[in-house]
This record gives sequence, C-alpha cells and structure tokens, in this order.
Amino acid sequence: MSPSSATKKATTRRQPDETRQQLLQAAFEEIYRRGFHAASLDKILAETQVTKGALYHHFRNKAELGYAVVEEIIKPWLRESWQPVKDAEDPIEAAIAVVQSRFRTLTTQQMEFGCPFHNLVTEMCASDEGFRTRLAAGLAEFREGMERELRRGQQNGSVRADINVEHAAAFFVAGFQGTIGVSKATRDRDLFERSVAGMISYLETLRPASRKAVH
Amino acid sequence: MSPSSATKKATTRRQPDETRQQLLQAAFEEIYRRGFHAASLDKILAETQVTKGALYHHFRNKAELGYAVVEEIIKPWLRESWQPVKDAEDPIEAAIAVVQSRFRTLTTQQMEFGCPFHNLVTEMCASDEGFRTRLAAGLAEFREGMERELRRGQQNGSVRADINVEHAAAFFVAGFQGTIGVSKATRDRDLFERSVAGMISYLETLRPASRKAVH
DNA sequence: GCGCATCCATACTAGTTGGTATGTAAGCAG
DNA sequence: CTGCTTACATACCAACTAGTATGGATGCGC
Repeated sequence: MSPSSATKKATTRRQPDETRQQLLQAAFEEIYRRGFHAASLDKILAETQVTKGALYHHFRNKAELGYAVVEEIIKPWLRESWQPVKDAEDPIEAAIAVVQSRFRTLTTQQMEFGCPFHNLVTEMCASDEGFRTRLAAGLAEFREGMERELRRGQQNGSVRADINVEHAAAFFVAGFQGTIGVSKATRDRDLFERSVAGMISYLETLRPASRKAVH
Repeated sequence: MSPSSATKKATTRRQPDETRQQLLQAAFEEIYRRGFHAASLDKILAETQVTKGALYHHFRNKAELGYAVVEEIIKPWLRESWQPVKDAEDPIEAAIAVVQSRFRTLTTQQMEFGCPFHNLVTEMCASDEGFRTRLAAGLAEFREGMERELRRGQQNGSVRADINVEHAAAFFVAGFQGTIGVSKATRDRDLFERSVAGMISYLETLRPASRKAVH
C-alpha cells in the first residue's frame, strides 16, 4: 500500500520461494487459530498480500496447502521440540525438562489455541486420508523416538528394566497430547500445571528406585 | 418413506418433544462425524425429515443446537461412562475396568471418529466461548469426580496415601483423552492397546505396594 | 533479442452455508 | 365456535467458500 513499505510489490521482482514460505506461514497461523475447515484462503491471501493466482500456482488446492503446512512447518517443529531427549544420556530427565520447559514458556495464546499438531489430528483424521497418514507418521516418529530413548535408558540404567517401553512410550505421547488438549478447554494455568505434575510423577515411576527424585 | 413406518408425517400430529429429540440425535451424529463447523444443518434436516422452520423453532441458531447436544447428549453420556468408578470401593480397580471395557467395546467407527467430547474441545474451545464454558464444566466434573474417588480410596486404603490426588486426577483425565485422540490418527488397535496398557500401569502405581497387581 | 516456462494478477463462477420472512395448520383456553 | 399460541412448512437470500479461466509480466536459456 504505502510506497515506503516496499516488500515485493515495489521491488517488482519475483521471489517464488519467499512467496511460498509466506503462504505456508500464514496458512499455518490461520489453520492453527481457526482449524483447517474454518481457515479461509481469502484471509490467508489478504494477510500475505498474495493473490489467488499465486497461491494456486504453488499449491494445487487447499488440502495440498494444508499437507505442506504439516510437512514443512508442524513436523519439523515437533522434531525440534523433542530433540533434547535424543541427545541426553538420561531420557527421563530430559523428557521432564522438555515438559517443564513447555509449561514455563507456554503463552496465554498457546493455551487458548492448543497444540497445532493435535488440533489437526482431531479435526482432520476422520475425514481426510491425506492428513491422517501424514499426522499418523508424525505421531509414530514421536512415539518410536521415545521408545528408542527409553530402551537406551534401560541399557545405561537410567530407566527401570522391568517396564514395557512400548506401553510407556505410547502412554506418554497420549498423556502429553491430552494434557495440552484439556488445558485448551479449561484455560486454567494451575490445572495445566497439576496435569504436568501428574505426568512428571508418572515419568518418575519409570526410573529405578535408586535414581528417584534426583532432579 | 414406507407407509407402514409412519413417523409423524403420516400421523399429521405435532410432537414437539420428539421432533426436538430427533434433531438433537441427528445433530450429534453429524457433529461427531464431521465436526461442528463442517456439520451441515441441511444434512441434519434431510436426515430427520424435519424442515428448517421446525429446527429454528426449537433452536435459535446452529450454536444453540450445538450447546444442546453438549448438555443433553454428550455430558450425560460422559457421566454415565464413569458412574462405575463412583460406586466402587476400590476406585483404581474400577477405573481400570472402565478403561478396559472402553477398549474392548471400541468399534472401528469409534476409533475412526474419536471421542465426541474431546473432538468438540479441540475444535470449538478457542473460537466459541459458549462451547468452551460448557465443555470445561464437563471436564471439571470428570476430574473432580476422579479426585473425590481417589481421596476416598486413600481413606479406605485402596490408594496410596502419599500421592497428590489433584495431580493424579488431572493427569489421568488428560491421559485418557489423549489416548483416544492419538488412536484417531493411527487407527491402530494394537497401538491403542499399548497406550491403554501404559495407562493401566500408571494407575497401578497409584495403589499401595501391598495391593499391587491384585486384579 | 527471441522463445518459453515460470510466476503471478484479475475477474469470475458454481455451490453451499446459516439464517430469515412469511404463511399456515394444529391444538388448547375460554 | 373464537382466539391465540405453539409448531411447523416453504421460499428465499446474502455471504462466503474453494476453485478456475485467462491474460500478462518476469526472467532465464539460447
């Protein structure tokens, strides 16, 4: 609009990669806030100042845009979040740290809108196979990573040898998703903290008795 | 359709209560399967053979219809599901039984569409305060009931005295919601079972050592 | 400079949505 | 039977949706 705020309108040059990234980012925000169905392409275009022709040049349809958001934004973010657990020698300790960090840095807005990954799982998996397979793969990656780390922990003695890592990993993933999901309804920070405390207590039960309450 | 199955078209009489119930039931099904946003009033009307005038006579708008579904169908169902825990002298035992029963009776369709309560929490809480307050109240009822029962269990010795019941109840509710939510994406019955097993293991840790592995 | 694929802009459409305006028939009170 | 409220029925609409048709500009290979 204003000649001074020249983004790419003024430079008149074409930057397809940047255009695509802008669309992805705006689509992520819109989907995160309103859900995929309610997300409006027109709103995304208005936000990015990109035209419909450009959008449909980069993405075949709305679903493909959503898939790209999952693959290129949400999944990498999920991987990054749990990276610390992979690098730690004590996976339980690291998992607790990630959970606590997530709680401490949780903004009001994040509590309001929940987890972008989990939101899409709930909304889209039943009606769209393209979303379902991609999201299921993301969950599997998360869960299998947790399994691996728990096994590693069993070998180095930081995780009890008698627990079933498959059960524990599956329930941990579910408990984490559920904790954020529930807090979305209550918007009660204290309640969220209690659930987190419950989860941490659970994680503690996975450690050998000798190591309990170390942190 | 068939003249024998005369509902209210043939009897030409007016049955407002029944009409309302039909609408609620059909709305529940539609919302459960497609989510609230994607749920189409026209589809609900086509399903029930009720006209738009009738619908808007009974409900002011789509949101009010949704609220009524929550209050009159979903919440009572939630209460009923966990009733056994309230009547049992060993709440952990009872909770495990409910969870296991829920797993055993889970249909393919239920795994596909998830938990109607949790679906609405995820989809609507951020954008609609009417839904949020109602759903938060339902969750609070569930959680507080669990707290009560755990406290009672502490008194009669079926629950460890040193656990924090507020933490445990909050995490249990979250873990349960999360378990069903995750299974919606994976559609993997074995994985769901693993998560349930993980949850049961967690519940076991809430019992006194003397009572462990009783069931 | 020429040709061509990539990249984007504008205008438009068909379909669906929730919601409303208006009319009418049932059924109870009197 | 009269009158009024409840309970519907029909027709319609404005808003919005994703998606498309088409035209033009950019920029790179040659």
